[in-house]
Amino acid sequence: MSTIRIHDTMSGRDIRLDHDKIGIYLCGVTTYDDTHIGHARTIIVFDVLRRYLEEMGRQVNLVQNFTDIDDKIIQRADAEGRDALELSHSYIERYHQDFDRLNVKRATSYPQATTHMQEIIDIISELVKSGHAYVVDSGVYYSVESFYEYGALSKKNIRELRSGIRIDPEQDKHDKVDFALWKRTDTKPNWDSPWGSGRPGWHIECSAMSLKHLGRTFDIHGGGRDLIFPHHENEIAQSRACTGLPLARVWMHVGMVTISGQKMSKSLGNIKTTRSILDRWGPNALRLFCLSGHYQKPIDYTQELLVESLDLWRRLESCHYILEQMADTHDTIVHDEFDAALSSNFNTHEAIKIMGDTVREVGEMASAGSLYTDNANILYGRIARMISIFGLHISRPENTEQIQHDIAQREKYRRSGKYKQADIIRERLHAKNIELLDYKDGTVWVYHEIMPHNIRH
RNA sequence: GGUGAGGUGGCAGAACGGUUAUGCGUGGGCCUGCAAAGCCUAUACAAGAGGGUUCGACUCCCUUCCUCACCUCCA
Repeated sequence: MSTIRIHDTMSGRDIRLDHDKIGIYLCGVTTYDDTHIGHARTIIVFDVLRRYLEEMGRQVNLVQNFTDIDDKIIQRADAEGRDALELSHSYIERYHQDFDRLNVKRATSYPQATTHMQEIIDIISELVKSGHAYVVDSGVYYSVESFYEYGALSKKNIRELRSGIRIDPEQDKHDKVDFALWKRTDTKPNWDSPWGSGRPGWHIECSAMSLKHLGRTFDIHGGGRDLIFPHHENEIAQSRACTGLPLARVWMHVGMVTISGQKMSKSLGNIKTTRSILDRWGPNALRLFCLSGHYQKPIDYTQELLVESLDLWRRLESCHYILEQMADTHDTIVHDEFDAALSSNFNTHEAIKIMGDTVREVGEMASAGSLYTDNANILYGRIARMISIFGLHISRPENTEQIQHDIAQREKYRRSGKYKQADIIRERLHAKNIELLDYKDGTVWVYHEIMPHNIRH
């Protein structure tokens, strides 16, 4: 029960992870723009995985990087007349605003390329020394040919890669499949190095930072599917050439978020930012949306799926408040089926279904009047734990005593047939996002999350 | 062209060698002072096509068609 199996892209098998301490390196974002729902999905998947592992008593070291120096950042900064590092750090700021709103737990650490220059230079030196990298005028390159396992992750072979490559005129690298470790440049931002001033290539920061923060081999290396090649393939080449050890026990890749079946991209203009979705649908519906499909498969972004996710969230809120008011203990309780779903290659789709079954069970009992303290205690404990693992957040009203008082007042009016007055109270509460559920033997109140644009659907 | 994933009922989308997925939608009903919310019930040739293995396949094997992703910007 406490073992979890995760599908490993490298071996194509599900691998058991039963260490007490779990090290995870998650490839985060390049900070040259706001994040979109695709980033959000990957990060939410790992946030829930982390919460689940911690719930099982594992100690999780989640390291998520920010690529804060990159050609795209520089281009963007030039276009806006801003300093590149100022720009990238302002987007890190915005990243945290968005993901705090999304109730994503802060990672254990968020290393950045620009604060790991020494480590990056050290690892490049190591690669040059061992003959896996070479120095030319334009910088330092990794010799793909020198690494016999190149292509193992993405199932590619070097010859085919070579034949597919476009001509890049200004490259003086030996082999067109080679990739940059250090790009020599005199324009800022740049850093000093044994090979002249310049900037690191995209992949090397992750090798340097994962080595520093997680050691030579760690449990899970993750990111979006689109990082398999070249990013993760190159990381493996760099790290293995240095340490001689496997980089990660499990390579875990999250499927893309598509729009009308196609990947989001700037050129198609179909980007949905995390922020805009958050503004419209709130954090909880967005989280449920991102968890609604199996993490390995694509999810198609549609209005309907968001509506479904929001509906489920509304039912969960009601369920939670019904149980909370019926139960007299509020401890969390394990629901075995739920854990079995998550342990089996992190099947959040199945886990949500099981949560939905529990919500229905509560509705059934509430309708039938068969919900008593003892079963409410158990169901409350289960729901509360599921909500917590999914990282959902139940909103709270300001003054519950006032609500109780209003309900009692309304009850008096109802008993004496003064329905108009009773309805006024109900309306007044409704305006404060409080919904009243009338059951045979009493009224339960539910506080609903206020949507930024306050749409129920 | 190469590699990988997949093609399931009106739509979305799982598991599984033999038993109702589930959700949304749609029809009817119950509860209620009325609502809301919820519940009940009904509804779907379900498996891209063609072979094969098997007592039995959506699930395994082969063939074929189609979709998507990646092939140095990518979460």
